[in-house]
Amino acid sequence: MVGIDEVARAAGVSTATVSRALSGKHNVSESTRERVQEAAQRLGYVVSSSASSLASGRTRNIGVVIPHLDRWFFSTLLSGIAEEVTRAGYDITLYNVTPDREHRRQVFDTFLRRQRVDGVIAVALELGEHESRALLSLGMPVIAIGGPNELLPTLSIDDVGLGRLATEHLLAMGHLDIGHIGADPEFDIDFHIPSSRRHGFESALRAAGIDPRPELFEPGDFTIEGGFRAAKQLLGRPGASPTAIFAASDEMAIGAMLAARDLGYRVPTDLSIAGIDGHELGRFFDLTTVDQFPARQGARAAATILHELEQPAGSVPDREELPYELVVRGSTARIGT
Amino acid sequence: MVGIDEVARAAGVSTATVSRALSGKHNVSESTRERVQEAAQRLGYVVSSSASSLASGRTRNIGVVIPHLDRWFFSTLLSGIAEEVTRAGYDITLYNVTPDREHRRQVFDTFLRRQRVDGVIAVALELGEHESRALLSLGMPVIAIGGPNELLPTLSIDDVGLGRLATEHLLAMGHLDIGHIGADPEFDIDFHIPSSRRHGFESALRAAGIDPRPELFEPGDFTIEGGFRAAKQLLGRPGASPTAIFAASDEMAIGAMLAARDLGYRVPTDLSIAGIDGHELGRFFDLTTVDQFPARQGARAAATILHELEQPAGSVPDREELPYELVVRGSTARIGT
DNA sequence: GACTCGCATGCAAGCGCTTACATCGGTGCA
DNA sequence: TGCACCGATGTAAGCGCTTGCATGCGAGTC
Repeated sequence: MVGIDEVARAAGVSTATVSRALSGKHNVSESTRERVQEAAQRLGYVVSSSASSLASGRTRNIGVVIPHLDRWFFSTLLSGIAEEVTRAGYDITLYNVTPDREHRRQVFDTFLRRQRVDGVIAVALELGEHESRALLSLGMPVIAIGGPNELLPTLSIDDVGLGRLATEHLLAMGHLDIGHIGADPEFDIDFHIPSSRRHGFESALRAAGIDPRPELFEPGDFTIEGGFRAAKQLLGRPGASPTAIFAASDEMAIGAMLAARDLGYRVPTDLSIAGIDGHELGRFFDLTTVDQFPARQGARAAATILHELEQPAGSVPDREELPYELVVRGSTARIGT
Repeated sequence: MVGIDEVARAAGVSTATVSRALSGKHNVSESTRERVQEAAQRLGYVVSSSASSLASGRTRNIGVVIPHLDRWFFSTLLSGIAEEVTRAGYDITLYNVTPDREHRRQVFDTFLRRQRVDGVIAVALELGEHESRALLSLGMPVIAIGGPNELLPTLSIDDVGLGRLATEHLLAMGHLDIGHIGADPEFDIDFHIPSSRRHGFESALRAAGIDPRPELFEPGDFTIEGGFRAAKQLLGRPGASPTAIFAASDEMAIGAMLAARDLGYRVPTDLSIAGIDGHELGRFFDLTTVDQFPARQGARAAATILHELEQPAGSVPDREELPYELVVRGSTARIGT
């Protein structure tokens, strides 16, 4: 493995100059820089990240703490982070926290403290106070996606607003009997996301002068299968007979569409269905949804961290709200159409 | 940030002993080890990875080169890698290669050479000779998932066998007119996976004395939507009339199921459908498939690399075949049932 | 022409660990 | 009792860079 002094010798300068030339410092003459770059290129020299990190204290590496890699929302978000981070020439190291308490503690108390990263993005994790403080005490830029978190800078989305918007859309289409598929109580996704969405749903109903009916609620587990089961339950329940269903995620909404079809409902003629997420399958199923742009959430978090790293002056804004958008497709229609 | 000498002082030993005690070397007395661990714990000491790496030459970090993060197969595989790697106390750094040639070159020629990782797993990438050699020249354990690759140790699956197995299942159910949804020519997944599966399909047919009929083939893009479109095409084509369809991926198979339903076919009564992958949605759609266990593929690759790192004696086996398994569910049935 | 200033460059001291080698007791054995 | 040996520990030399400070040199100033 060729080292910096070999390059220095080849270029006829000192290692200090090589270092400066290669890392784009401004106090190197153009001709020297070219000579050094040429030599480095020719010798196939690449700076050793550990040596560089040790000496400079910077790793050019971002840590991403994430609870799932194989679920659409998370992998899409991660993809957004990766693109942004890579563009800036940083690497990503992944901290996949599992439900295992002990392992999770290790991640926060040990792994993240090994000084392997310059900043941390915590994705959709309910962080305990100990964990939040652990992140804070890292002494580096940190951002959480999907708060709220009192202690950390947070990029969060207004889940109440999300639920309200979807519901208002259905109300605007004339629906009065709207079913809701929300969270299984035991469902462990954090942040009360499901209950916030449900609040949005109920507040929209109330604002329209409608009292939420308990028999029009059914919990699901945020998968297609869960939505399918919940919809069957909801639609089969005597006295429920909704004309529309709002599911707290697109996957559940798709499950609901399939269930409705199964039961002989035509969507949207007999039953309108709306979801939340902007799932890639939504287009195919022609699903009305509230898109929350997960890839952009990731990109935005990454950009914020990177900006903070390059310009330590401007600190991470404490609380930022993420945009969302109603996407009306063919799964919802005016009642009686 | 507390350093090793602080711990040494607190425990009343030298830094060398702290280092040995904390990294589990065997030549430290039990009592000393305990004292050191206690001191480290109390002071919140965590070894700096850059200093440790620089001194020891080991990073406890595995690089994963992967073309997509947001597709089911890849994220599932990554998840398998992550679990295994994390268990061993290693970190993962992600190299998300994009179609951009220049960026891709950078990954192989620069990023991977920064000595940030101890080993590399290259996932489902068609590696050019230059790239393979670049990996080889890293001087560390490397493994490719999804070969074949002449130059690198490879974990690969017999795609021909996969296609053959699915087809033989349909043949065993009495089907003679079997449609196939394979690759869009422009589809860029590497390795000729689709054409291998098609070969398997055709060779199974021939072995059964059936000549493949070109009108029973239709390309798709490996998404649900693509499978949907392809199936509509296939089923609507005059003179085709298959009694079964074998799709080269589960997502396409699911699309085909939905298309079939749309067209009034009952699955499996009128039309049997089989896929490949073991996609999580397969269970819900009751899809017969050939499971290729992507999470296990990842875990296996990770285990191989880790083993190689811990026991440099046994080198990575050059070529390993991955297991697969027919999973018969309700989307296929005997013809005429 | 002497002096200041600024820029390009070199020198060398670390960054915070790991580990080869030296040291030091203690044990077992003759 | 003396010697060889072994395990536990300390000493100190790096690992391969970055960067503060010193140096030298040419240009600008009066």
